[in-house]
Amino acid sequence: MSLGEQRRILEERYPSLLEEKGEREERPRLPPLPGAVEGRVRTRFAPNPDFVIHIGNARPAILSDEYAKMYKGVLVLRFEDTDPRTKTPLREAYDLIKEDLKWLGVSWGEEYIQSLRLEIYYDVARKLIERGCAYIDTCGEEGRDLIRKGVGCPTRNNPVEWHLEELDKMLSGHYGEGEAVLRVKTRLDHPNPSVRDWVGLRIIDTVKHPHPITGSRYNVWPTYNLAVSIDDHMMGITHVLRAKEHEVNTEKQLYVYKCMEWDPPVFIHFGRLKLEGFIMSKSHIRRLLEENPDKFMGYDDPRFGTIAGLRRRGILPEAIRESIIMLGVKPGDVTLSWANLAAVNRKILDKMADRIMYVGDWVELRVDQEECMTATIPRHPERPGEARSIRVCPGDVILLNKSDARGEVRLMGLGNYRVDDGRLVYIGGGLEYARGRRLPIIQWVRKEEAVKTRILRPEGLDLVVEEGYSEAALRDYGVDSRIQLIRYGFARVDSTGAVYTLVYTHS
RNA sequence: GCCGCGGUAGUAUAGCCCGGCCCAGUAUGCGGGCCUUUCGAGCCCGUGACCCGGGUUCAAAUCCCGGCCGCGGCACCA
Repeated sequence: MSLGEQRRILEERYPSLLEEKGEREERPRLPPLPGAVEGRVRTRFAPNPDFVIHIGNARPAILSDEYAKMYKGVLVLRFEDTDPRTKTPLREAYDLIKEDLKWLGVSWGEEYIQSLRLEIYYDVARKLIERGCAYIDTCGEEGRDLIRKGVGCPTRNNPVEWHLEELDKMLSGHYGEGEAVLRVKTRLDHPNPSVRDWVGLRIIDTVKHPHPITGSRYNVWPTYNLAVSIDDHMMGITHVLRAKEHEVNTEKQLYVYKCMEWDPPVFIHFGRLKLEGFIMSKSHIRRLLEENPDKFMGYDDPRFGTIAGLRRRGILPEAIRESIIMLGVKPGDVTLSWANLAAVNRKILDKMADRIMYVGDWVELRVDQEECMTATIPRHPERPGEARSIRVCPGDVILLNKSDARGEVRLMGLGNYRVDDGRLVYIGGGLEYARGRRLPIIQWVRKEEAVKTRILRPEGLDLVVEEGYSEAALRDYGVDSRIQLIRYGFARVDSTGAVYTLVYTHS
């Protein structure tokens, strides 16, 4: 018997059972975390501060945060800024990322910056050498070829003391970029050449490539895999949630755990997240910004899938969180469709966004009626008490959408009119008349008090600009307010002034 | 090319580990109705899917084999 059938029978015979269950709406939940113990879970979010984060990066942040909260554990925030050369960290990014995380409702209990922990990595490197698990390769460029061939630099077999001395030489600046590296020993016949004796420490000339936090103080930098395995252990991380591009890294990092006799955390890898219709890649966004400085508004342009861009678009943090939790943690790639994100967002927005009348492709009509009338319109259907009044007198000019300006219509809150040769002729009859005749109930703007309004609507890589007029009540809303333009859609106030600029969120 | 991971309605996801309760659930989209001073929200009804081919089994979305397609990795990046 299908669920539907069971339900139908229940409804027929035992309706009270269903009522008691109470179909109350719940936030989506995550599946249980393998091996998690309440109060003991420690997760981490480890961004590279070379740019702001996008919704794809936000996924591990939100999942890690959600799981930490679910099990009353701790989320650790760790900036992974150990490459001043090719992924040079951005000074501002550290704070921008923290802002985005706070906005998303992600809360962390501890915070670390890897570039401030280099001595720790040097210490463990020394221990790895002492335990025979790492060595210094001074073969330079040739060392890589040897590894690829499955042989390795001859120094691999030198005594431990030699390597310890060489490490000190590296640290004291004896070697230049590329002349010496510390490698972590693995099988030399590993099918993936990048795993074979992977590099743990390398030299980066910070005079040429200064680091935004430590300047030119250090010239030996750990690779991702060395720093991460050490930190995850020292920070007591129990569960690592990261994208599947890290699967091979997990394999590499396990060599450190094994050598140091540390218990590895539980690793969970999930597929990549794409947001339909948005540009996500950091490098792509950077390039667009450099090549078209006039076309885009910055990293927070509403056409970008950055957290800042989505925020500017009018997407709420709850909507992002909920959508990401709904997507879950499966290994395949996922595409978050805009329709879905918008639907979740709309549900939340609808309860809070005040209603404003806006007219886009307008036409001017003169009112033809006996006396002044006042429209009182609630700002929100669920809060009828909060209303604004608009007084319309004979001879006033009213703006309507061109497509609405024909036949008989009801101007919302005001009255019924007939559009007749450039005029709006009052025909009376009240709301009952309008309903009975199924007149369109439309929004309108009194020209006298109209607020010039510019709407920016992202459409793929384009930003469609539409100009129109809003009712005076728009002036009550400041930057960042979310409103609903009646019969048009939701929007976020982007700037105020003589002209109001709104970013169109979705219908 | 080599390693690894996936393929459920238009879209996204549940179920797959431990085969039957799945003629496949949910959300969104789409169509219709009710309600409502919005073409919004809410409520109700409808629509529509297990990549293909074999095999195992009384029974397969679930297990096995092959194919096709997609994604990830193959750095002194993270």
